[in-house]
Amino acid sequence: MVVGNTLLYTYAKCGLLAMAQQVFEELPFHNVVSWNTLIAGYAQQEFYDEVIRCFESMKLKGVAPDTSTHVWALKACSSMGVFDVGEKVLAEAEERGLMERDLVVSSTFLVDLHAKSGSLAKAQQVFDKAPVRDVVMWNALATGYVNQGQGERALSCFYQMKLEGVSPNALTFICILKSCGGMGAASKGQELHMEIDRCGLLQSGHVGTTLMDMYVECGLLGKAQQVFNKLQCKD
RNA sequence: ACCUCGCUGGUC
Repeated sequence: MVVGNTLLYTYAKCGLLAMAQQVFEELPFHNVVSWNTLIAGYAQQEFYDEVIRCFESMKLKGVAPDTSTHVWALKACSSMGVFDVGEKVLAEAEERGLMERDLVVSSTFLVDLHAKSGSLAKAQQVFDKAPVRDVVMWNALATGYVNQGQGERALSCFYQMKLEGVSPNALTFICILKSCGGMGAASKGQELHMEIDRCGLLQSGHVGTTLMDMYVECGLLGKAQQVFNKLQCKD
């Protein structure tokens, strides 16, 4: 069983899904892990309809999905924009008591889901109910506000999270910089720039390009050029 | 025991 799952994992990880599928079919038994591995493989290649298909068929086979499975399935639903299916998957997760067991992960997921479907009030509601809020959850909420053009609210998230003692990470800066760009808030953007330097995050992820973009949108091309010169990898 | 899963920019 374990050997089979490991082989399955190896193929899925490399994106060799046809091989993974074949190994899967040859396994005498399928447990949650086998299914999750296959599903993760499909999800990473963005074959979301396959994810949903697997999710349904594992249940038919009598294997109970766990939190990972639900998160993958929910992600697939939100990426494809089938929120009605998502609601059902969610209801099942609740029935199984998974939401309570992995509260932070599932709440963040919900915040994100609601934010992406445009209901920020719902996102905010889930957020407010969560007993623990980590940086990822703050990011999910702030990103939601930015994408709806509510840059001011995103900024207040940023200040609020710091008040609560949560340190921003690279993703936080990307999100907040984007809101500054959208609002043309050059001075705020420069404050962020200093903070990024202080945290040594300029080279991390897409922080540098987002920072440049912010300066460009604010009309500060010289500043953008300076950032560009400091970037180690330019693409 | 094996899967560890939630937030990620620019490119018109």
